[in-house]
Amino acid sequence: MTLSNMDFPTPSKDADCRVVREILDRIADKWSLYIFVALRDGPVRFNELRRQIDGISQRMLTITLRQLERDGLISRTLFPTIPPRVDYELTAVGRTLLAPVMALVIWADSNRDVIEEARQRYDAS
Amino acid sequence: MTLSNMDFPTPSKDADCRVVREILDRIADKWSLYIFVALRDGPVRFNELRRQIDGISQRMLTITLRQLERDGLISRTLFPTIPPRVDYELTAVGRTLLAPVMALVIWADSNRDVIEEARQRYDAS
DNA sequence: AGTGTTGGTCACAAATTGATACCACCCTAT
DNA sequence: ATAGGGTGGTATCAATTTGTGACCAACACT
Repeated sequence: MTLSNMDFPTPSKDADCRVVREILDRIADKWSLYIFVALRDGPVRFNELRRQIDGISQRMLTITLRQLERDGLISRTLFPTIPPRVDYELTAVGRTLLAPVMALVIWADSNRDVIEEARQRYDAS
Repeated sequence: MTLSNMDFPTPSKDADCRVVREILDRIADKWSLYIFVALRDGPVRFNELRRQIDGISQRMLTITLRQLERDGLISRTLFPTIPPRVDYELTAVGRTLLAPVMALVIWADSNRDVIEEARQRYDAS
């Protein structure tokens, strides 16, 4: 009970907490992070995203992009050419999320050796 | 091709890239983030974690804690009392990850209204 | 005429996660 | 004495999520 009211910053209401959870679950899902990284330098088309994000299926790319669009973090622009062209781009709000996301990516990159060693130690014992 | 070599910071080798992906996948999975937040003020026992992290199953808590322990981000201390007591705590490395993680949490908290509105706009159209 | 590109959707299979039961051990209240 | 609860798990099976491959229309290139 001592910490249950302090789990998250200013959880004045349960509803707020639930929304924060929903947002974090979206950011921290399997693919959103990589979409953010791929979009950090400007608009990218659908199939270019698919090529950049290794292992993502067309299905999950579509679904994840739709969810991020719904949250107002990325925008979708359809150019009705033949063949069609669809650009995805970070919105102003989305760009403010880029700093924390890149901080995570940079942390992961800086600590890969440390973590690799920890894994080998754990697996050896 | 222009960006494929710059997807992540200093991706000097494919192997490095793969490790960074593995680390990010661990951090950004469904529960790790919340375990980090719960452990930010010091050691917490297993069942206290379970109570703090709403919705997590005992199974996923065990599995996620093991993975984080394997990566050297948290430590597990067993006190052989009756009933047994197991403390989980962030390691020194784990604590360095706390800053980027909390930046994400704070971002999510600060932007919940903006995102809620974006969702309503999207769902209405 | 065949092959490839675009950005999707759909149905089904595979992988991941959740729910429930169970375990040994003790403490407390009845 | 016995029923119920807490400790930190594991095992099994169901439910949910994700991946796989096929298919689409409209064109360009060969």
